[in-house]
Amino acid sequence: MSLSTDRDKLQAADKPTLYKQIRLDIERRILTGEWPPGHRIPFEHELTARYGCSRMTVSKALSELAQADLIERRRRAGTFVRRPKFLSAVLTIPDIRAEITALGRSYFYQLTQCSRRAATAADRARLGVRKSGKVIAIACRHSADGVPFAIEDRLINLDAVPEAASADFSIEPPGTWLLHHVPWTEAEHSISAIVADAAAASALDIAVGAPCLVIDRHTWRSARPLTAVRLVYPGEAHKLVARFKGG
Amino acid sequence: MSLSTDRDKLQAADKPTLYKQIRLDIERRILTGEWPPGHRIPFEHELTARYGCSRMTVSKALSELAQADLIERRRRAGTFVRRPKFLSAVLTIPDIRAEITALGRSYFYQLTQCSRRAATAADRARLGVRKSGKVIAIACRHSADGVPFAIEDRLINLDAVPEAASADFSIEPPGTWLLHHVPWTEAEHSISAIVADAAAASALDIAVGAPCLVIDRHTWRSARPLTAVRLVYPGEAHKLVARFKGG
DNA sequence: GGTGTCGATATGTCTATACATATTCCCGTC
DNA sequence: GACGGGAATATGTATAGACATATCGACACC
Repeated sequence: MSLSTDRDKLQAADKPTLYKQIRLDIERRILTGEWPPGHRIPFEHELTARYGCSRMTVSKALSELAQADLIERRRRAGTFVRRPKFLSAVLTIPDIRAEITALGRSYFYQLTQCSRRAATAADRARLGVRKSGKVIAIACRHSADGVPFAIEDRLINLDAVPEAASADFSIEPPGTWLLHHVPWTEAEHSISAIVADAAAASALDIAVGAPCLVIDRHTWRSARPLTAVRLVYPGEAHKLVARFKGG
Repeated sequence: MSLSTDRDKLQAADKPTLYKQIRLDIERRILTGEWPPGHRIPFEHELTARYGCSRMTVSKALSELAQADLIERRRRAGTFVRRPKFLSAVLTIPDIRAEITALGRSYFYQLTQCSRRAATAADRARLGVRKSGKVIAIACRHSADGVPFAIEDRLINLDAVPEAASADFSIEPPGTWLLHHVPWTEAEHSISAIVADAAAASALDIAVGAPCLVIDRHTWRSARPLTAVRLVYPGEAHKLVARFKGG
């Protein structure tokens, strides 16, 4: 009996490696709806027969699909196409200095306020720490080509980032310094809209009542709060872009 | 000679599988700065000796780290720690109906306008299509517990999504229908802040001049435009949350 | 009927080996 | 010294086989 498998067809199609072709083949069937959500994908031993390869090879393809959340693998039960995933996107928020200079615009940084103090009750609540400790409170402004770009209001948890005590934030923006010196493991962004009050309007050189985009970011390392920052951007001038690419 | 490896140490520490422990161990060294960006990670054959396992096992750990963009692997040269990645987060924007009902609030949907037409020049520009074709234009409003939650203004490219012609958008919100029926591969979100004009204020039951958060989303399948939507939320009432967790 | 145990089964991990492929390095030639 | 070609080497892919682990289902027992 001739053992004709789909492997020949796939190999003929293109050049890349076998496991990648298997991955793409299954991906295609899912994206076109041929295998709808909930559908049970053939067992690994069936796929080895279909593609004429070893179990490790199809397993590698399935592992990557599972990592991408396209399928779900359950022992003893089999492998299933997942319900459509949430609409999600990778929101990239680069360091502001890098963002501005990358656009070829001149960057200007102004430290408005910088103080080191024992954490107040409000500081602890904002950072999410229980014990009392020391913090650095910073307010500053970023400008691009002389035009205010964003204002920043930040707290740094000195107990978690003691080396921040010796950083000079009058020269280097705290976000830039932190990004280059402090590794982090978790971050949370909360995005909202406000209208400028008198202080924000003055700092951003816009009208009182103009719309502003606000990003509140908290950063942790291994569940330990590192810093909390609020960035206020002129609303219509700035856009956050988030992209998602499947595959 | 006794062949003592780090494997015993790792195995003692916890329970999970060996390759995962190797992955976590390397990840830790990178995150703590012990292995800074640009540092060459020991060769696979050195890691097999260090952890006392086969090359396939360390390779699996390295593959996952490479997929997560923490390291870069180059043939003949070795494996290197990557430059610090951008501050990025996964922004999850679920279906609005699901988002509201998940909070235990009652969902109410109102179709304001729905028309099928040949694409105008403005439609084509907004969708990013060149050829003329048919589109569906929809305006609607989402409410939670009777309070306006967001207004939506959407175009659907009927050439790419012909089955949308037979959907009844007076019952099911278009976002929900699309999410359940149309697979997508790329999406782009642009987030900004505006103040409510008279129309938005009336639709959202807020004051003219109140801040609003705006999300413009474009969705493609294999580079083919599917839909373009603008969502306007009352700005201070709603927050978008984006999280990142390393590992 | 409810419960618990046990076997069957599909995925998960790991090994040892082999060959492919990309890239660097070095050496010999012009 | 510049250039070209081949050896050395580190990663990339694939195989067959083995054992681990989770879980569904069936059967036995209370």
